[in-house]
Amino acid sequence: MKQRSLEELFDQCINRRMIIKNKDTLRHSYTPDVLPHRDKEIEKLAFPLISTLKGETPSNILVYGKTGTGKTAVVKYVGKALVKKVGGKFYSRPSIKRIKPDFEVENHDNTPLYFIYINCEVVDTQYRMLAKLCEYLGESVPLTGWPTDKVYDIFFNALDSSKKLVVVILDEIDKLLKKSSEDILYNLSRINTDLKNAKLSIIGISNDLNFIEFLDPRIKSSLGEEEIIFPPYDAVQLVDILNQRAEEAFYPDVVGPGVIQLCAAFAAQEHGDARRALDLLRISAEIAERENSKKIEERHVKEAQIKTENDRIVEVLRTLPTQSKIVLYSVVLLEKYNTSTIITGDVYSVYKDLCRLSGQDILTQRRVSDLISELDLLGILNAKIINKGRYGRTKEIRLGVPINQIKRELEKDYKIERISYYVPPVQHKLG
DNA sequence: AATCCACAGGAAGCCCGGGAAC
DNA sequence: GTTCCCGGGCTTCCTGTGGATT
Repeated sequence: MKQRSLEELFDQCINRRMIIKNKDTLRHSYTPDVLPHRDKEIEKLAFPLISTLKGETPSNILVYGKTGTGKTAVVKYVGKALVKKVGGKFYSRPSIKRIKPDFEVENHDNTPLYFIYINCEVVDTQYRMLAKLCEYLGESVPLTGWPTDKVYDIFFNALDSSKKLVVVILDEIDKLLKKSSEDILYNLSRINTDLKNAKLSIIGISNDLNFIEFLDPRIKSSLGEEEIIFPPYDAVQLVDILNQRAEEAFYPDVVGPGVIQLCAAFAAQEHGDARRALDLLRISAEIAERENSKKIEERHVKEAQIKTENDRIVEVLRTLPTQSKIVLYSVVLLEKYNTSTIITGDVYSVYKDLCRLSGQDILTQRRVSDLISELDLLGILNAKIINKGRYGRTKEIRLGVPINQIKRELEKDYKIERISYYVPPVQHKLG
């Protein structure tokens, strides 16, 4: 019995018409050989770097743009291209054991070029940053313990030991500012004045357009010598990008009509996020493959769109703090048992009851009001400020997601499940 | 015109946990 | 280890709001 069904399964797998040839090319970590609609940005980025190689003092570059506009891809692309051209090393994947470059090219008689890619979300303090840079330059520094200035000295000496140009790419540089002081940026940005042989250039990548406003003016001027802004892709440009990736990722003739356009349209609605578009295409393909379809069709894309949106909601609901869950559950119960519109005061009184029943602390109305605003921001609630004249000013609250989905997810939490019998008292409608 | 409801939402400060610095 | 500092969650106190009501 078992044997046979397994055999059938194998047969199915082998005979199944495959759609995806190479899934990696649909992942956002993948850097393609061609970056459509980014010629201008590539040029702007490459120009200052090339002039540095000719001996001019390097200028630092700041790159802005929303998620999925190709910032990281373009920077890496230019870096790799330059290293290939003039020789040097390109580091982007720090392995724990031993750091080795993604690739290196023997340099000719030029100044050797080092690209070091660091994601500031992971490397988020001055010490870690310096330690990481030391590692890349071949010096070993313990993860903790040494004074920061000693690590800085080691880094400085390793850097200045020979003639070279080091380009440090700081991705998500805005995270650095939030988590630690901006000292590291200050030190790095003025290091060139002390260097005898080597030169250092910083490329900062930021999602936050206001990032620079919060900087110390001295850092601001040196870091933002060149600024490149990446505009979001429009739907037409997204189509080009998807077409190019689809060609590498899929077998021929498996993409149905309108599929690419639909993926692009969905993603364009969300500020032209190419990453989102690629995710949609990949998930559509997976859905199509799973149901043994020969082609990816528009309905697969629609299904993928719903699926990703649902996954997001489920994840958000699951990870909500208990207090927010109780607030949200209060709204759910009011929606279920109450016919009139729901306002903050109603929610708060139900919330207090639920807290008492479940033994949770009761927060102030002020705080609950903030929690409601947060839920609004997440799109789970819709809260609109309304004026009811004599009867005050408040928020009119509605659910932003089907009630049953919220109820089901919340009740998976036993703290909510055990108070789910509660029925809010009937409201006396005024007017 | 003045009043007043039922909150919104800003400001300041407390408490606490965790990580950096010493 | 201890101390220091920071940020997040939270409270307290407060001022502001716009139209129905007086």
